Amino acid sequence: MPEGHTVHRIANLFSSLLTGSLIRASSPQGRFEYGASIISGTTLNEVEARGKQLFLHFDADRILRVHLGIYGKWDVFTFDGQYARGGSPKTVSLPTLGSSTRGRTEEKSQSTAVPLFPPEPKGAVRLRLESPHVVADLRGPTACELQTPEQVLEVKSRLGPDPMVDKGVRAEREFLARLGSTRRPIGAVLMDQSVVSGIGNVFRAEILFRQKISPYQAADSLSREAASALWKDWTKLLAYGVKTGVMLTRLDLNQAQTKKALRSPRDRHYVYRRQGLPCRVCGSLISLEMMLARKLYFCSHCQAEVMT
DNA sequence: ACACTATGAGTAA
DNA sequence: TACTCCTAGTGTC
Repeated sequence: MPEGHTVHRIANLFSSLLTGSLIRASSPQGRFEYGASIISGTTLNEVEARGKQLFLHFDADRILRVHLGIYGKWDVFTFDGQYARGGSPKTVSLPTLGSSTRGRTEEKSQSTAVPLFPPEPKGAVRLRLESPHVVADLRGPTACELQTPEQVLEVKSRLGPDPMVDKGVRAEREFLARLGSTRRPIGAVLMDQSVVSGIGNVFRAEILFRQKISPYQAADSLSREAASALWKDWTKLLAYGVKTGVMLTRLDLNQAQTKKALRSPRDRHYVYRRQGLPCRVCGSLISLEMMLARKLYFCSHCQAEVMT
């Protein structure tokens, strides 16, 4: 699920659950053993999300950079289940033996004396972070590495604005400037993290549909108003995603339909993964083409290219 | 058992 | 443009 909203949610969750704690780190899978040993036993001071990048600041300027890539994932388990409700990402409560079985979400009841918390790592867990009541398992990341503050600055310097971090008109102006300085198609430019941080394949398709912009439109041919609306729409969608954990991008739903869409992925989008199906606005069939080796979904009728 | 897919991005050519 | 890396779920034989 990793587009920008996911990373901010993880950062928020870690901030409330793990910052200020002494962390035990390990690599059950074995591929990050050395790195884990460096941060294990130190305090997590700050968690920072920027676009799809996550930075965990430990003592002594040790910074863990994590990028989930296409299928990386964090699984978070809490001891008391306090965070199991309310849509926290993948949070599960696991009772210990002898406590009530109510609320049990994993593990069948056991008659052995094995504690159910912390849970056994399942599959290829690259990194496990633990405090006494919290376990966070990382699997399949594109990047999981320790960095110096200088290296972190270098990474950040290559990132475009993130509306959750860079508030106000300066960030928008930055975005407008970067759009105006490239003739590449807007569908490619929105995926470029040095132009704007956090947009991925789902948000790219959906934002362009919502704004009625052809993905093939040259970025520098967009009007200032259109570009500004694009930024504001991304800001809005991102904030909603961070709040709910769901990429719900439709504007045409009433309250009951929204509730349904929150549960069923197929109802959440205008164009993403809807190739060959009728456009929800005009009824013509949704197109699927490849752009930069990624699947690009759009409605060629609603999103007609404007010649300039 | 094997093939294919996915919300990403770096590198080589 | 193609290949590479990372994991797990789904679909097909």
